[in-house]
Amino acid sequence: MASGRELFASHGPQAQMDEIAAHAGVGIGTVYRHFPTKEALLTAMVRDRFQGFAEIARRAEDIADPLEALESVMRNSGEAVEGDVGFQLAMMGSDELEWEGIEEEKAALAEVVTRIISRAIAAGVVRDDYTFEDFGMVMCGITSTMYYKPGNSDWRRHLELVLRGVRAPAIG
Amino acid sequence: MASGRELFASHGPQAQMDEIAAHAGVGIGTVYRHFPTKEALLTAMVRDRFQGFAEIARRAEDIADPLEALESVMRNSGEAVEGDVGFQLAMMGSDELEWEGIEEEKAALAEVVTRIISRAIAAGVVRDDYTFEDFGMVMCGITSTMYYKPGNSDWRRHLELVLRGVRAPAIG
DNA sequence: CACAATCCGGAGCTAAGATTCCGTTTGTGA
DNA sequence: TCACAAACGGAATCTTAGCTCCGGATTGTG
Repeated sequence: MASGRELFASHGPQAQMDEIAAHAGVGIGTVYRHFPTKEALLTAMVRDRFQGFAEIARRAEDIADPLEALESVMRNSGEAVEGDVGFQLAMMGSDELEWEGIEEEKAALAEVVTRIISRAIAAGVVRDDYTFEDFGMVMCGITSTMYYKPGNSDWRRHLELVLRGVRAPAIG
Repeated sequence: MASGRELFASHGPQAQMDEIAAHAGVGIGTVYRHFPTKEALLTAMVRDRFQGFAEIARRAEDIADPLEALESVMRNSGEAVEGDVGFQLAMMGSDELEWEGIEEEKAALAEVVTRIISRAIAAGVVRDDYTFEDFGMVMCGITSTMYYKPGNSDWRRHLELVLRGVRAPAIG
């Protein structure tokens, strides 16, 4: 139910099943007919967001400049994540939830991003030991800024700071 | 009750009152005689951690080299935070909890850290627009690495990445 | 040693929220 | 129009965890 997406976006996993049902304009029972359990629903939501990230990354591949491509992924992911708790949790991979059946989407994302990183390294514009794990870690950190201090946009500055640390020393 | 500290360290706020009581070797009632509510207990715990941070910062002030002093605060805070969910939450300032009566401790920390940052800026070793808010934001991000991917120490690399972004361009 | 006064322990109360279940409604074929 | 099946709604149930409260234990006093 795409309708529940919104609620997940605004309230995250503490959204209650009755709220979700009400928001979707259906009864609780109906929700449970689609998702056997709340966790299943959340997993579906997170899977959805991961596909969103992958889409963002894929679009960035069209950018010619290697550094700009990488920065674009990071910036646009940040934009997408802003104000969407669902995206935030997907990004941080909160262990509060037991994401299962997400591996596939995650792998797809990893593939695209790794390609973009490789290109940037080959062009000598980022430190040559930058990895997808670094990417995830750093994005997790930036996301946490939004998650724990909602409503301000300092995360852009955080990203800027981090990007300076990621670029190749020569660029400094 | 210093004894509850440990539990808070390992389980964070989801620690249950009965567990806490059992761990401290007392009854639930006794716990409630010291802290009227769970939140009060958590607040006390977080206040405690903040004092820990302040202590770390104060020690760093003795370091002569301005850059090393700042990096020391960040690194040592990271070390302290590692493996202590209580510290982690204090650092991230999770809005899951309503920290009140922490302002004082926070202000004390801010004062010391700001002093250290000013010194580093004056020495020209970090970007001249670096602020205490940046410090908090960045540490929050690094902490999230520990919190959401417990058990690995990639956070050190995260810190390294960020530090490179924080240092003055000339140092790059 | 008897008697308060105080402190302690933990069973049980209550609220919140996930999940189940069944009577009702809606849709389809004859 | 009627019989039957599939989908729905939401009240009732179950579970978890914070919190209250009273009987019993402990400590202090004359």
